Amino acid sequence: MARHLITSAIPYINGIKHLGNLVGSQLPADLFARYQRARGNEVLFLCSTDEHGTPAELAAAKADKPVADYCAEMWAVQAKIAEGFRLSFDHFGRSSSPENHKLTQHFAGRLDDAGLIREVSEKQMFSNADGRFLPDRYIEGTCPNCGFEDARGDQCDNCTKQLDPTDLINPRSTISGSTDLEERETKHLFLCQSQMREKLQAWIDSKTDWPILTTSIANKWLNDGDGLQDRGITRDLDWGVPVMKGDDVWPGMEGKVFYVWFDAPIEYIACSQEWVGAGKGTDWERWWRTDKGADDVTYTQFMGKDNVPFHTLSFPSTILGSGEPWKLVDYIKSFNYLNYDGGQFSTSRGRGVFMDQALEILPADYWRWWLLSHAPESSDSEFTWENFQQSVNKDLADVLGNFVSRVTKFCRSKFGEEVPSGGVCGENENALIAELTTRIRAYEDHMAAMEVRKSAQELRAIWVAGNEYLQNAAPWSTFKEDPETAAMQIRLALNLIRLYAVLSSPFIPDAKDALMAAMQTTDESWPDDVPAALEALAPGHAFTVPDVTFRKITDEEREDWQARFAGTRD
RNA sequence: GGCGGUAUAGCUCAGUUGGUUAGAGCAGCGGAAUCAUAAUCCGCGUGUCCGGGGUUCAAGUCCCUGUACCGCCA
Repeated sequence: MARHLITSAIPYINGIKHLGNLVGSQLPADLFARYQRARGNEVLFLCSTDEHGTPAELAAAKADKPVADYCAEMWAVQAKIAEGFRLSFDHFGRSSSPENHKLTQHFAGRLDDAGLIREVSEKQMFSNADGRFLPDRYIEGTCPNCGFEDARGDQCDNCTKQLDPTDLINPRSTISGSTDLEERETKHLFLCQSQMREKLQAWIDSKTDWPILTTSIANKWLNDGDGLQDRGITRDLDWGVPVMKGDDVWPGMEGKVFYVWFDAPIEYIACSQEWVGAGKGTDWERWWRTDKGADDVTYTQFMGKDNVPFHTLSFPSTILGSGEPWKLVDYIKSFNYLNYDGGQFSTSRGRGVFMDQALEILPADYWRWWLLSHAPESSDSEFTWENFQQSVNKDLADVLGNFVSRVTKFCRSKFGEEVPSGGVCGENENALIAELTTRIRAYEDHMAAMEVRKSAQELRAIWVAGNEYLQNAAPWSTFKEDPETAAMQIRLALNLIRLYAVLSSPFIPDAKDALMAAMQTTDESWPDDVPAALEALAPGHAFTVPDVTFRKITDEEREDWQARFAGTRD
């Protein structure tokens, strides 16, 4: 039995994520986790919220709540929505957990011992009114280049010139609006990634089977300009992991916290400790420590392309630099962006469909199927309501749902609500079994390779094969002359329903439950042997005719949603 | 500005290391069937593979260049 450690990029805490975020990491990770479990492999699937940093502080301030309370509330909201989408995390943790604090401080100490941390003194803008240092993008002022009045401290949105906050004319804090800013000296810790460059390059070069998107982004950072740069891993903030060297104070770093991107990936590990702490597991080290049983673990990470540099370079620097036998990632599956109706999904502008809204209008399976079958793997892809309606109606309602309906209802009317007996298989049946065997093996290969779209395509073809078979076998005609043969045909078709439920479960888990319940079986065994799998429901086995498995999306609904989600969210 | 990605049928997308007449699903058209959520099945695709150059016996596939869209710039 293979062992799979699977993590999804951890979503930021300050709000509800949109469908683009979902399809870029959590959803495909869930697909893979569910598939590996269905194959009988041991899986630990982890995700958390990413809670530290300025945006969380600001969101909390806007909500007029202490940041810790705000994060706790938002964690609960995100956890509930994740459940709504049937994301099957073994644990949904929090980067603000005590476990992550301790582990982050531990890694920092190890990196310092290894000579991979250096102190850098730099000047940064301090806002007297806000009583804090301001990150570049929280300072605005007039662009010295084009005169644009709302240029950000890092770049002018008007002329696109890159700026330093000190360049701005009449700089002001975007938090308070105050212009009472001054430059102050502050000390920060930098992770010496540049020292790790060759090691990282060799590691990336060895990953010849990774998506091009992943390796090309990594190589860009490794080789662009002067090569991989050292990176500040501390900030002058209150909300975060206090800078400590292991369990000891770090002289000169009092009152500072680690940068969110330093502690966030470490949460992958800490999450497994939280998992144990929550009583869901007993041993996290056998997943993470190659000296303690994790040497046979396959570790796969899922993320959007914006997260790739941190997972290919920063986090591996932390892991490798620690000098300890931590499990390093084996495969990084990265995704492009999903666009929304001709533009981008945007959290900050509230554009697109957000996870909570999606669940308000349709069950999770609809979204799961469309998003996964259109996952932006090779390039950015596009969500339109017309496409969504057409795909979902055709694939789920017409091809799969109607198959279930026609088979169960026909059986009920001719043989009653139990699997009929009699008849022997012939040419049609053998051809179907041959086709299914070929297709199921292809489906397995695509799923194992995390080829999401191709998997969906193959699964759909498997559903279509059932309709083709029915059309060829035509039990409604056979029944008139030869009820025995019709019984055999319909027995096979009823077994196809169970087979489809099992095969489809990674994509549409609720439908799987509904179909298994209708077939009155709990046999979810994978069809390693297709002929045997098609005899799982024996003659005499009782079943019920399920309610409509997937209702269709009407034109009125589509138009309604199109209008409702055309603007931006408050 | 720098860097990266993308550009293939009306739509959403496949096209492996360059190799015969460029494919799938949807939509559209025609037919069959009537068990079913008017659901299914079969048949039908000449599309300057973004433009222009080049390498090659051979390029959607490699190189150069132009254009458009998108993203990133910690």
